Amino acid sequence: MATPRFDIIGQAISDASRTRMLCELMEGRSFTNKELAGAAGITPQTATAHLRLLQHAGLVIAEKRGRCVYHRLSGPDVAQALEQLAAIAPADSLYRAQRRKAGGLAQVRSCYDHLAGPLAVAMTEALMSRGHLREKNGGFIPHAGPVWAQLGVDLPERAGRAPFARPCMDWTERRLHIAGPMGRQILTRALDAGWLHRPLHGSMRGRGLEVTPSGQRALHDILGIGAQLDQIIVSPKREEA
Amino acid sequence: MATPRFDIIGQAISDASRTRMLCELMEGRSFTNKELAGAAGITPQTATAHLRLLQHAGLVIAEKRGRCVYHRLSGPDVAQALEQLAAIAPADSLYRAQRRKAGGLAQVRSCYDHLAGPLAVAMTEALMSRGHLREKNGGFIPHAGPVWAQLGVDLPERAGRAPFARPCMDWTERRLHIAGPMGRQILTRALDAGWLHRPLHGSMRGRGLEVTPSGQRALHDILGIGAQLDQIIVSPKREEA
DNA sequence: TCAACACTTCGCTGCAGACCGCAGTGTTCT
DNA sequence: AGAACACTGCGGTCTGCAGCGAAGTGTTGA
Repeated sequence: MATPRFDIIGQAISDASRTRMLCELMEGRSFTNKELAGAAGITPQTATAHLRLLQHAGLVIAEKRGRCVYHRLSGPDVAQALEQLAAIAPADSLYRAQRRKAGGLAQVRSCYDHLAGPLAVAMTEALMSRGHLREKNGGFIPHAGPVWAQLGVDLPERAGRAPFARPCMDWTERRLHIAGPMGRQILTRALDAGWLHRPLHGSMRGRGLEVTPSGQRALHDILGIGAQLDQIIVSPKREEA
Repeated sequence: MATPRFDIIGQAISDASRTRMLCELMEGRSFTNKELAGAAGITPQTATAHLRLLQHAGLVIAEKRGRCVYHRLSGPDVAQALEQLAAIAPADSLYRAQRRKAGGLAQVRSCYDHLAGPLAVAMTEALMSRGHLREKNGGFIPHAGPVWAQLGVDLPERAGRAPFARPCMDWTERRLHIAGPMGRQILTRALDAGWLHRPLHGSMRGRGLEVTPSGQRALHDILGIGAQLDQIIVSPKREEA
């Protein structure tokens, strides 16, 4: 008694099916019961039970709209805690490399409300190497300049209590990328400007993002990312049954 | 497949007994099998199984010394991730208030390698209100001054990549306190100077810390913490069966 | 009004694992 | 050498729960 109840949340994320659901939800969008059931490879009635559990643990929120029920993560703090957790290497860190090779996780993807994966890391490091961004005491500090407007970022006049550009550890790269309001603004711009889009057509569900030709140009012009992109965009056509 | 294995770590922390063990270990010290079994209210052979599981998940490390086996958290990142997790309010946030009332968790305690609980929060906020410390972009930035030497803190000449004073969310207070190297140095000073000590004599196991009279003087002289201390030190004599 | 659909509830089976008693191994101290 | 001690391994019981099929409720559209 009288201890923090890790176990409630732990129990909620202790199941592989629920983990798969949470991974879908980490994108930040809402999903229906059926979609999540499909993603986890289980029947809707089993998914219902899982989702009720996740809801009771405070990790997800359900919203009824017509005959559909949309589920989403209950907040950014949940996504952040899960990222943090995923960054801990479980005994054999082989699994990380395997996953990347398998291509099961998109190279370019969104993480709750910001961009993640190798592209996000490359962008962050380009910004730092070009002097637009500096890391200090565990926070990112931007230097005013025209890049930010190009990236759709509206710099605040003075730093508030809430971090504007929060460093976020990517658990495949184990390197930092930008989260927080700045991360959200960059993702918004990238989608609005057509630099990235969600491929809803191809493989079953549209996990991950694609860089469009105009996106490649923009990234090259603004951040000088060219060679890295080639490595990132090698589309993993290999689909294991 | 091909998803981050939350479930491995989740499964590791999904049990109430393991949660209790982890809470002990969050102090940052090493504990034997028997001690942890006692803390969790289970027999040593059951504890063995639990600890092997935690070890396999990469959360704890075992070290054999003589006929004893000492277990400890495998690193600060584990402690940080667990804190992050505990800060998520699980549905009914009543449980947090209850726990504080019950006094099951010490008001003054260490969290892995730094000070936590109401005292740590009060110290942090005193430092900020007195202008010694500033929060910016999710990091703490210290202003040079004599306070730091008094607190045993050796300020680095220039900020490195690793944050010197990392903000850490206290999950009982839901307010920030100081972790990272600075937090470690402050705790070290507090113990070395006899401001705090671990009461090994009293209730079964010495969870938590006690503020000594000299510690009260020091906190008053250096940070002006007086009234807050009275609220913090109301020793919870109530021991429920 | 009826069919199609999304989701939930219920009842059931099967498996994982938490827990302990008992016995065994290795270490320390007398 | 022998006793005390810390821990581990094994077998057993019992609870919890993931999973599905079948049936039920509420919503949408023809």
